Amino acid sequence: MTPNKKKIFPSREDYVPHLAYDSVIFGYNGKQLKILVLEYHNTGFFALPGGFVKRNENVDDAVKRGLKERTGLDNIYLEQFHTFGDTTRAAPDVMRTILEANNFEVEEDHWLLDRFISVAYYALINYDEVHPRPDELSDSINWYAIDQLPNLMMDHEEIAAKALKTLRENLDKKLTGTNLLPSKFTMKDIQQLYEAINGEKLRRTTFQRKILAMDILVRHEKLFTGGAHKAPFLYSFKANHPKILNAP
Amino acid sequence: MTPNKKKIFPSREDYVPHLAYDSVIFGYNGKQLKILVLEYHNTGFFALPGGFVKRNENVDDAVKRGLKERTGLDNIYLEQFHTFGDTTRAAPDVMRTILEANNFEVEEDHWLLDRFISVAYYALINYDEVHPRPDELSDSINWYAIDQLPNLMMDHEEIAAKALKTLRENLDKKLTGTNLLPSKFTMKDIQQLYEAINGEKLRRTTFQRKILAMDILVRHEKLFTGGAHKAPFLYSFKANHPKILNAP
DNA sequence: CATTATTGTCTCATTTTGTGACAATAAAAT
DNA sequence: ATTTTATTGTCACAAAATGAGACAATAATG
Repeated sequence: MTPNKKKIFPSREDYVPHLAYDSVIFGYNGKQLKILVLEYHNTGFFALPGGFVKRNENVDDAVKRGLKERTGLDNIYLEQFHTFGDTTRAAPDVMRTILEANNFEVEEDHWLLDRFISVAYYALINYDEVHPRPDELSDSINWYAIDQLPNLMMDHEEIAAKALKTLRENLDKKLTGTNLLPSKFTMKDIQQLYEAINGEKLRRTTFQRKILAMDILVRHEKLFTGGAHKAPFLYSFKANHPKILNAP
Repeated sequence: MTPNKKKIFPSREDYVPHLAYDSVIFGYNGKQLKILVLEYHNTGFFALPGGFVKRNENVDDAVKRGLKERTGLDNIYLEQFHTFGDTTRAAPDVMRTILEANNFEVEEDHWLLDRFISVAYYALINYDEVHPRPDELSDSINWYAIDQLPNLMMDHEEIAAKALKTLRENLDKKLTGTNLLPSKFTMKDIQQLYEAINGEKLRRTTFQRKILAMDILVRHEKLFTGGAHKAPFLYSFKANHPKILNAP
C-alpha cells in the first residue's frame, strides 16, 4: 500500500454513465438458501455484487462478465427482475468512502458519485462448484443465509428481498431451482430445496406425486448412504430440461 | 413551418444520458385489447410512446409524466416489466430521420444518436376516458388491436410482445385487468375482457364461479338493456380492491 | 435375526374444476 | 295478454387434482 500514490479508477469514458447492475446470486448448500454478499475494504459496507456496463456491451453481458469474474462460472442461470431508478439511489458519500478506503483518487466530479440506475438480476448457482473471489474493491465475498443477511448498504436489502420474491413466484412456472442442486439428487434433496426457497414445509407424498407428474426427472440407481433405512433413488433432470437458461 | 430556422431539441444536460423508457399502454373497448401507437411526423415510423428521464427525476415519475402528457390521466395502473439493454438498440439513423423530419437541428454528436437503455412499463387505462394527444414529434397517436399492430420501429414489437406476455401472467395473480373496465360492468363484460387478454374462450359457469369466489366484486342493481332476455346484474370492484396501483 | 428409520406406493377423503341442465327472466313477437 | 326468444343465475353431477394417512419394502445396525 502506498498512501501517497493514489490509484486511478477506470475512466468515465469506458462505461455507460449512470448505469449499473446488481446481482443477487443464490446458492444452496443442502440446508439453507444463501446469497453472495461482499464487504468493501475498510468500510464495514456490505453490498450485493454489482458493476458497470461498458460502452459497447449488452447489459446482460456485463452481468455475465461480473459473475464470471467473481465465481469463475460461465453458464449461469440468470434472470433480470427489476430496474431500480429512483433519484434517492445517488449515494456520493458512500461511494467516496469506498473509493478512498481503496486508495483511489477521487475528483470532485468523479463519475461514481453520480446518480445510478441499477438493473437487477438474480442468478442460481451450484454452491459446491464455486469458490467466490473478492474483486479489487472488496475484502471478502461470502455466503449468507437468506434470513441472516448483514445490513446492506443503500437499497440493496430491498433488491435482495425483491429477488427472493421473484424467485418464489417463478419457482413453479419456470422450474428454476434446478440449478441449485448437484446433477444427481434424491427426492428428499429436491423437496428440501423447495422448502428452503419457499420457507415452508411441504407434504412428502404430495410433493413427490406432483414433481413426478411433471415428467422432468429421470430415475437412476439407488443411493446407499450407510444409514439404517431404505435406500432412496437418485434422480436427475431430463436432458432436454432447461437446466441452464440465459435467454427468456 | 420555417425551414431555415431549425429548432433546438432539449439539451443533453437536462436528461440522464443513454436512458429512456417505453410504455405499452393497454386499453379495452369492450371487444378488443388495444395498445397506443404513435407515428412520427413525415417518417412512416410507428413507435411505442416513450421518453427520457430528467436528471433529478425518478424513472417511475418520468413514465407517469409521459402518460399524463399523452392521455391526461393521473392515476394509472403502471407496472415495470423489463429493461432492454442490448447495444443493438442504438439507432442513430432512425433518430436522425425523426429529428430532421421535425425540423430539429441535428449536430454530429447529438445525444439522441447515442445508444439507449430502455426501461419498459405497461399501463392499463380506461379506453373511454381517454383522448390521446400526439406529442411534439408525432403526427398521431392511435389505438391498435393487439393482433393488428403496424410494423414498429427498432425493437418495439419485441417490447410490446413481452408486455402482453407479462400482462397475461399477471392477470390472475395481480387481478389487473380491473382498470380496463368501466366502474360498473356485467359478468359477461369482465369475462370478455379476460378472453380478450388471454386470447382464448372461457367457460361461462366456471368463470363466474371462480371470480365470485375471489370475493372481489360487489353486486349492484340489474342492467336493463332492452335486449330480449334476462337482465344481468351489474358489478363493481370492492372499494378496498387495488384498482389503481402505482407501487408494488 | 429382530430393530429402526426412511422410502415408494397405495387408498380414501376432500377440494377444485369441467360440463351440462334448468328454471327464471326481460323484452319482442304474436 | 300470451307466447317466444335469448340470456342469465344457479344447481347437480362427473372428473381431476390435492390433502392426509396407512403400510409394506428395505438398508444398515446390533
